[in-house]
Amino acid sequence: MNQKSETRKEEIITTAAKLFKEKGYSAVTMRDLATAMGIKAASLYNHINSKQDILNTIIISIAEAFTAGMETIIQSEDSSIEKLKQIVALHVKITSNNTNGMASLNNDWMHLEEQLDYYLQLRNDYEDNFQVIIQQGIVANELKPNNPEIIMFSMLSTLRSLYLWLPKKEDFNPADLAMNLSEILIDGINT
Amino acid sequence: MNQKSETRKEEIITTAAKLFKEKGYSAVTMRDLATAMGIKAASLYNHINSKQDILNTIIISIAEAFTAGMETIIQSEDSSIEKLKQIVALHVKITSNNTNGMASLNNDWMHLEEQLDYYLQLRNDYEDNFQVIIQQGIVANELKPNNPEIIMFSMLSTLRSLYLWLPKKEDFNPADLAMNLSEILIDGINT
DNA sequence: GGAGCAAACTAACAAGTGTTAGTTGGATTA
DNA sequence: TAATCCAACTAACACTTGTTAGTTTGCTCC
Repeated sequence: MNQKSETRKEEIITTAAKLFKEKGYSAVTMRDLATAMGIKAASLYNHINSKQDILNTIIISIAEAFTAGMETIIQSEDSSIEKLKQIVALHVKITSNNTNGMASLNNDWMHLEEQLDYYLQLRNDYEDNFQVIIQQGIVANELKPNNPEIIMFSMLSTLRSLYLWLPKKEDFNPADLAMNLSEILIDGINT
Repeated sequence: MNQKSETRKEEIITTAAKLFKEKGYSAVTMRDLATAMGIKAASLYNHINSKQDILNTIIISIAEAFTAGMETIIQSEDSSIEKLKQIVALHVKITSNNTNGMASLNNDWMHLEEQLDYYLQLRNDYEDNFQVIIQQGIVANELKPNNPEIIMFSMLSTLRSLYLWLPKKEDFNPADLAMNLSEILIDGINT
């Protein structure tokens, strides 16, 4: 539990996230992870409790970051469009901080066990809040009266896929990308 | 190779696709698949060659459908915006025909082995064609001069996520959904 | 120099993996 | 009726899985 051990544990989790992104949680073995760390599989257990625990840690910490970010956005007095831009920025920020972890959150959440219900609750709350913002935007005549679910689906799909693109586009800084994306998602692409 | 055997083989592949969607390729065992079919694992091998082969069949057939669809779109004389709408419709159509297979294509393509290179080639060609259409739209002043890669990323992310949403939205018919989506993706959401 | 400890190791485990071989029963065909 | 065949079965295989137990190594601090 001291400083050194925490650091080593974090190294393992970071490495695991990278492998999970490449092949998915189920296809990565503890021996794969150990090899990537330069040690033997059994040695991993000096630092972590189980494979399952690694996944929990990766996913739940990110999910809670999204929840906290959404909380802040919802409580602001900004317009709906402004809030949507803040959501875009939130996704860009969290994703650029932890690209590999985002892959696990997107693709391996169903392999959570004890924490699955908690995760689903966070996700549902997030999507509910997202949709309320869109509905308020429609009521306030900031947004076209399109189906709110389809709007959210479209935006969220793009934002959730960011983890695939950010690593390839290191020439974009997060702020620029967030602005660009907001423009495309909100204003559309046609002239 | 007769009619009955083909049908049974297709049943297995369909069932496999469903399981692969729920837990991912690596987490589904041949015993899981057999149980879902109501038979024993060994019996599966009367119909299929290997687990790997099932994945190949699922993914490659869809990837080729996309390639064929894109070929048709590219050869048309329509405007760029019209072509983009056709791409949206193509995704909606293929996805609604095989929601489960789309999950494998999106999430388990990296577990292809002999066919991995072929798949990647199809995907790259598809994305190249997609981007050319966008660039032509910008040159022709149909589209705002946004970064073509970001535009494609945004559209493609949404379209690739359709497999997650279509099953929940059976009240939308494909044609309506394609129209709605085109509007949001092309015209944006603000007033 | 010896106690304490973090972090690696070897060896082993029970359970689960994809797959093969050979067999059986019931329908179809000659 | 006899021969063929499909599609299921049981049994077994070699290997891989996550994990535990117990041991060793080298560092830090009194």
